[in-house]
Amino acid sequence: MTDGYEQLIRGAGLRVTAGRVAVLRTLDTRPHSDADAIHRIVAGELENTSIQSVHNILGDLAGTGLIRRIVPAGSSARYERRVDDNHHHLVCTECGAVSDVDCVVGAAPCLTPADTGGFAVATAEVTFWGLCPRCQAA
Amino acid sequence: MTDGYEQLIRGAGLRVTAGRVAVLRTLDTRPHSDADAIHRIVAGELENTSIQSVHNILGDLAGTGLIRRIVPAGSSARYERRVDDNHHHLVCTECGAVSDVDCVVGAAPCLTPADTGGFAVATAEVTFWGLCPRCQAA
DNA sequence: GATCTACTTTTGAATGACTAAAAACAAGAC
DNA sequence: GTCTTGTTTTTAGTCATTCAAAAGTAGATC
Repeated sequence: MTDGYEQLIRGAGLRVTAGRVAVLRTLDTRPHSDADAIHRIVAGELENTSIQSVHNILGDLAGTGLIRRIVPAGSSARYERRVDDNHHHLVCTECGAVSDVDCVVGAAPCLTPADTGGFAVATAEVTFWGLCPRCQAA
Repeated sequence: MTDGYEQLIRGAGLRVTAGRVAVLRTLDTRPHSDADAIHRIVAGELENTSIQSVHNILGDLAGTGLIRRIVPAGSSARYERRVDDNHHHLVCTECGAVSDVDCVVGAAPCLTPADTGGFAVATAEVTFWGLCPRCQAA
């Protein structure tokens, strides 16, 4: 069974390795995980996988656009498989939990600032800060 | 001459110190500076100021809302004095330069996601990524 | 199916931004 | 001027991430 991951990786011009497949699979079940969390999960099935390798793999996958890297202020880098669908993030100011939000006003209003100050704008990123349900209860 | 900084700091419930005034003044002339850049400038007028003190001061000022801390993915924390005016940022993917943009569509359309997923949203942050004029030329 | 080479992972070490803790110091209330 | 408590200094230490060299392996080629 190829899982589809093989073709995905190969399509990105990368070699298919057990580590890369495991990282992609992990991100499907646990989106917004950081390198350390991914490493713990991957290490469960692939004994000798080092945290450095995970960083390496995440860098490669992000470099080819297979995954997206998000870095909420105050926490370490998170990764996710949802790419190119213009969704944004809710981040808990208390515990750092991350949740997806689909783009607010239809297409992408936020994607075109009035005055770009000469910048050639490529992408826009929206982060909402607040308290997650669990932290509100506490 | 009080510069106005004194009242500002005191009003935030903090003691007025040379370091804090110097940091605020620096951020007025060089918005979006990181701790290291601020330290270099402040150290010019206050010999014995350590980088740790600058981090400390920045933490205190940000904690009381006198300055804002922004952390573009891939670079270290930047600080600015503009606060509470709902403006956003343009960040150069090449050199990391940061520039201000006023909120796009009137008030704050981006501030209210359609589905908050149970989060109690407090603020929204928009970051535009692209090439700054200088890097476009290169 | 065996071989070879460039790409990957491993291993081990280093970096850089930031935080922590204790001691020295100073703002500002009295 | 004195005293108290908030700040800064000094010195360490942490953490996520990056770097470099050696070992290993995917997969193209024979």
